[in-house]
Amino acid sequence: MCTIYEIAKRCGVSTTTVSRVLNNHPYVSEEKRQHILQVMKEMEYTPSSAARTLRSHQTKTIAVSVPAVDHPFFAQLIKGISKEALDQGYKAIVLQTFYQELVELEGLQLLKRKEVDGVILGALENKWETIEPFLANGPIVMANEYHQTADIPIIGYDEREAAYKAVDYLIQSGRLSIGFCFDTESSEAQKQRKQGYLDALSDHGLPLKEDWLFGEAFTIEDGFRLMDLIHGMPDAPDAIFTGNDQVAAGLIKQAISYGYHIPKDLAVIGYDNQDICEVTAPTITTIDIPIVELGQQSVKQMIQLLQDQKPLQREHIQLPTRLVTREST
Amino acid sequence: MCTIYEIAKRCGVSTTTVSRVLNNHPYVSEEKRQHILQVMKEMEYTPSSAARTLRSHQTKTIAVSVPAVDHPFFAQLIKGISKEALDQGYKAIVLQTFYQELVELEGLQLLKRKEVDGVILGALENKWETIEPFLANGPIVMANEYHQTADIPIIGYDEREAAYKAVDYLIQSGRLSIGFCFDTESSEAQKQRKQGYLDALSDHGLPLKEDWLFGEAFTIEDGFRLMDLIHGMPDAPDAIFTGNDQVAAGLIKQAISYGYHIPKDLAVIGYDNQDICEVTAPTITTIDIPIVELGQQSVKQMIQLLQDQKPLQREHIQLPTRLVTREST
DNA sequence: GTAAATGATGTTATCGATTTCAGAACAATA
DNA sequence: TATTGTTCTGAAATCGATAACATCATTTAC
Repeated sequence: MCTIYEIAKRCGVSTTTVSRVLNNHPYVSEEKRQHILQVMKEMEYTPSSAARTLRSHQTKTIAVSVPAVDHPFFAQLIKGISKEALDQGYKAIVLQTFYQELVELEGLQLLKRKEVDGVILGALENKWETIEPFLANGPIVMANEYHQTADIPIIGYDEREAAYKAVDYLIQSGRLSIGFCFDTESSEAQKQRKQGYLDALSDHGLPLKEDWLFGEAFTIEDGFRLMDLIHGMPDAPDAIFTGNDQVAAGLIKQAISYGYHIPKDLAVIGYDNQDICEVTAPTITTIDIPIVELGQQSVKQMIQLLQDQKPLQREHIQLPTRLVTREST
Repeated sequence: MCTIYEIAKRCGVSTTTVSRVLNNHPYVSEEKRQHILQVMKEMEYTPSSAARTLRSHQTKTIAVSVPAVDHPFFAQLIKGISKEALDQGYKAIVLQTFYQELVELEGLQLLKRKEVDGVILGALENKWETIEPFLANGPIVMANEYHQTADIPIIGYDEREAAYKAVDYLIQSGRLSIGFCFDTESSEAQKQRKQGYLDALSDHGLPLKEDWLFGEAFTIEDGFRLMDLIHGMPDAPDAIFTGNDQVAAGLIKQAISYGYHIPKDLAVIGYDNQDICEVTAPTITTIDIPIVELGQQSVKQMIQLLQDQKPLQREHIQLPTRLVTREST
């Protein structure tokens, strides 16, 4: 409620001296320091962050942009980011793009307005070329997304290898017709993942069938919808590698309602290793991703950039993934 | 990147005039207004929010405090809050308390430091008496929690009635021994919910059994744990009303692994109506809560307070809940 | 014993906007 | 013509902190 002036007046010193105490600068007599500290406590003085920001040009705030906060993957990502940020004395502002390019762009205005020190992109709605100019206003870090040339830290995992592992496993267990679900064509990460799928197929001499590629798969509902589609196909696949566990769960549920036996009639692999994998019947084989750690790493990178511990440059960090086999395969 | 001074200089006017244009004040000649607007666009001028905040004492930012962002309930709450806030030109800062009193208190410092205009509490870790003094620094709104006397807007739903509905339904379908899961004793909302459970029992002349009250139930894992417990009981209940869908899902999964038939051997009702209810086998009967709307309402209340459209006073808004019956009962 | 170094403190400008107040120009009214 | 009112504009103070610089007292060094 009160300002640095009041503390100064009450202590009979200048604001400079109070500021020095506040920032642990030397050259303040121990006697005065103690007195000032005492008065600050009595008055419940808390420095105004707006004033500090105006002088120092830093907000100690990081923005996180994600398509939807209630998608389990992004919820966990935010958990990691917000925890690590807080631990390091930063705050996290959450931006939901709802998968819309314009909203993402709008969020980046925060950088321009100097309301945040940096932005972590948990997804990429716009083309990187559209985002890039914002680098003039502050650092950007990409988490869970990928781009070939962007000169920023990119924290993710080897999508290609993860997908390869999953599809290879399906093939090893005797599946010959394998479908693939993804969310959007435009995402680089998804392209990598698809490449893993394709590589696994071709390494085993299996042909690609365009009909077995299913897009726009994000949620449980999408899983229902896709299963309806698959059920109606004359040459349905006998295994599906999905883009996330929600889709896998929906797929499985709907398949069972159609009388399928999982995994006999249809093997399903998820992605993310969410809690949901363990409560469905059958439980879901999936790829484990260290999501929380992904979020934390992103913040660490961001803070290093903010504190000039290293220059903004291309860097590609890949966290390890793991195939977790359960009953759906 | 550039300041109001540069715009002023380039246009040959004072900063006052530029500021007037910025804030749509009258008494600026159309000619100058257009010119200034033009130059602002050319220079990609964006006003510094720190400077504005310092002068105006408002941050256009709201803090949301929740125990964990990756719990589906809170993820959805944040979705609603963050969406509504953005729509109204506010930003949302996310604070995770991890169920710790101190972290919650730490978060409230944001109010003191004037980093946020107000705080929405999605849960309550501390006693209200501990929180109350912070009202001197800005408005607080409670969402999804309850307190008898707090003089602030409280947005929730009738926990007692919701629980009553669920338990009554179990009794109507012939269950006589009904267990109850809750998260923490300390929560007022949970107390109300428990009251609904008790009322339903006593209205039907059923006795309360202390053994059938299970605490610390938040997650799927907790569901597993509780089922282990129940399985070992000599007089196990034949129905359970859980505090959320995650616990219900865990409970059901574990019960089935023990060979139970659901709902014949054990009926289960969840709470929240999350997506997970539809992918388990059996699907889960639950209480539907308009969570996203809850978040939006909280923001609306908060903004009314911030814009002095009404005074900070006790107000209790209850959104409607609904029993959704599925296969687990 | 004087010069140089160092500790402690205050004065003042500054960050980038908003706002109060004063004043100029011009039109409308008495 | 004198007076009042309206529109437009800018100078300067302000929000609350920080930092460069100046000042003075006290040590230390030679």
